[in-house]
Amino acid sequence: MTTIISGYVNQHHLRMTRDPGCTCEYCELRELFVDNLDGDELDIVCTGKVERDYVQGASIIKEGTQIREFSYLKSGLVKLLRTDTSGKEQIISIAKPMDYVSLLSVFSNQRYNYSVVALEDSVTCSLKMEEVRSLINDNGRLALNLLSKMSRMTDKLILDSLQIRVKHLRGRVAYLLLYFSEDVYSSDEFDLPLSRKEMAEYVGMTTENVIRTLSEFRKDGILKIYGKTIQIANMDSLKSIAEFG
Amino acid sequence: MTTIISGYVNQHHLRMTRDPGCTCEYCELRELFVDNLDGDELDIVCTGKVERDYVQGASIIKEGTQIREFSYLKSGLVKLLRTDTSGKEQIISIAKPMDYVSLLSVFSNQRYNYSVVALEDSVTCSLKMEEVRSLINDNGRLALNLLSKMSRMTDKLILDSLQIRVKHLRGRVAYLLLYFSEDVYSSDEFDLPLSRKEMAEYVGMTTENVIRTLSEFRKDGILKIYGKTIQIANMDSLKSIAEFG
DNA sequence: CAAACGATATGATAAATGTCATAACATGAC
DNA sequence: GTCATGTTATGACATTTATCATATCGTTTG
Repeated sequence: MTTIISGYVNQHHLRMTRDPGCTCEYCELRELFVDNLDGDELDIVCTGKVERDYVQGASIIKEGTQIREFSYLKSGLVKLLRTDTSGKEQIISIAKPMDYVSLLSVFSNQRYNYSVVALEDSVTCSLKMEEVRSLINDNGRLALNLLSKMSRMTDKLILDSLQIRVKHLRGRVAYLLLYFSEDVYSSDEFDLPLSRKEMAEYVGMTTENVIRTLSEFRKDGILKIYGKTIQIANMDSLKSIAEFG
Repeated sequence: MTTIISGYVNQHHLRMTRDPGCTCEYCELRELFVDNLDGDELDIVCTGKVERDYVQGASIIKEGTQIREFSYLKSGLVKLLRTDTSGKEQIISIAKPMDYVSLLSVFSNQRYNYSVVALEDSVTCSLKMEEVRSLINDNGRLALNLLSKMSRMTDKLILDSLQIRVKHLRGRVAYLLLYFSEDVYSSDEFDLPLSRKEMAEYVGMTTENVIRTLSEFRKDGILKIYGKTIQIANMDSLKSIAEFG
C-alpha cells in the first residue's frame, strides 16, 4: 500500500506501524509470534492484531458462533464451557494467560462448540484466522512451535479431565483448589474466581456437595474459608486427598 | 547415498524406493501425507516409514519411553491408558484407524505419558520425528493440514471425556456402547473389544457396576448379550440414556 | 482329566452422592 | 430503608455407587 522510496523510508514506515501501540515486542508470546517471525511477518501481526478488554463476567466467545480469529489471553482468567441438551452448563476447563483461548476447534471447525467467559477482568489479543494460516503456511518454524504449544496445552487438558473423571468428590475439589493454588495464583491463599455453583459445574457434581466438601475440609483443619477467600492450612493433607481421596 | 548419474537413473531410483513395498500412494492418509507432498518429500516418507504388526493384547507404546516416532494406526483398534499412583489402570481413550496414535505428547514431550495396547490385531505406520519435523518445516500445506487434523482429534477427545465426566453410570455405559456401534463398527451388533474390567477402567467406575448395568440394559430389553457379543435391541432407549440418563 | 485361574454374574451392605427443604447472608433494585 | 434475588450453608432422606462375598462359567495349565 505504502510505496517504498528508500531504505530509510522503509525503516521509518516499519517503525510507524509497529509503534506506537504495537507492543508485540514485549508480548508474553514473544517465543511464538515474535521470535519466529521476520520483519514483514511481524508487521502483519502488529498491524493486524486486535486487543480487547473484558470485565469480570463478560462473554468473550459464544458457543455456535463462527470462528474468524485466533485468540489468546494476555491477562486475566477465563472459563471454557458448554451448555448440555438439558440446558445445564458444564465447565470444560479454566484458562490462564499463555493458555490459548482458541485451543479447541480453531483449526478444525467452522464454529465454536464452546463458550468463553471472563472469570476476572481479562485482555485478549486476536489475529484473523487467514493471517495465522498464511503465517503458518510460509513459516515452518512457527508451525512447529505452534504444534508444540497446542500439543502441550491439549495434553494437560486431557490429563486434567481424566484426573477429575476418575476421582471422587473430595479428590475433585482438592484437585481444583490445588490448581488455583499452584498453577494460577502461586500462593496457598487466594480468592476463588469461581462460585460454588461453578466449581460444581467444573467437577461434575452438585453445588450442595461442593459446599459440603469445602465445609468438611474446613472442619478437618485443611482449609480456612472467609467467603471467597481460601487459605490452605494443611497442604500435605490436601495433596494427599487430591491424589488418593 | 546413491550417486545420481542421470535423469533416467534418478527416475529408476525413485521407482525402486517407492515400489515395491511402498504403498503410500494407497494409504488412507493420502489427504495428509501424500497429497500435500512433492515427489522428493513423498520419497522420504516412503523409504523412511516403518510398518509394524501387533496381535491383540500386544503393547505398542509403553508409558515413560522416549518419543522417537510419529505413528498412526493403519488398521485395528487400540486403547490409550495410564497407570495411576496406586497402580490402577485408567483408559484415556480408544483409537480407531485414522485416529492418530501419537495424538498426545508427540510435539511437546520427550516421553510418552501414556501407554498404547492393541485391542484387536493392529498395524501401525511410523515416521521418525525428525523427518516429520523437517517435512512440516518445509511444507506449510502439510503443517496446516496436520494442525487441522490434530485439532479435530483432540477436540473430539476432550468433549468425549467431558461427556463421560458429567454422566452417571448408566449414561457412561450407554455412551461407550454407542461409540462402538456408531463410530467403530457401524452396526447395532458387534463384539465388544473390551472386557467388563476395561470398560470400567474407561468409564471410571467399578467392574461390578458395569456388569450390573449391562444386565439391567438386558433386563430392560435394550440389549441382547451373548458373552462379548452385543446386540442393541432398542437403539432409541440407549441413545436417550446416553444423552440424559 | 483335574486343578487353577480369570472373567462374568449376582446379592448384601456400607459409603458416597443427589434431591428436596429450609435458613442465613450478602447484594443490588427500587 | 425494604424488597427481591442469588449465593452460601446445613439437614433429612432417597438414590446411586463402592465394597465385600460368593458362585458360575470358560479357558488354560499341568
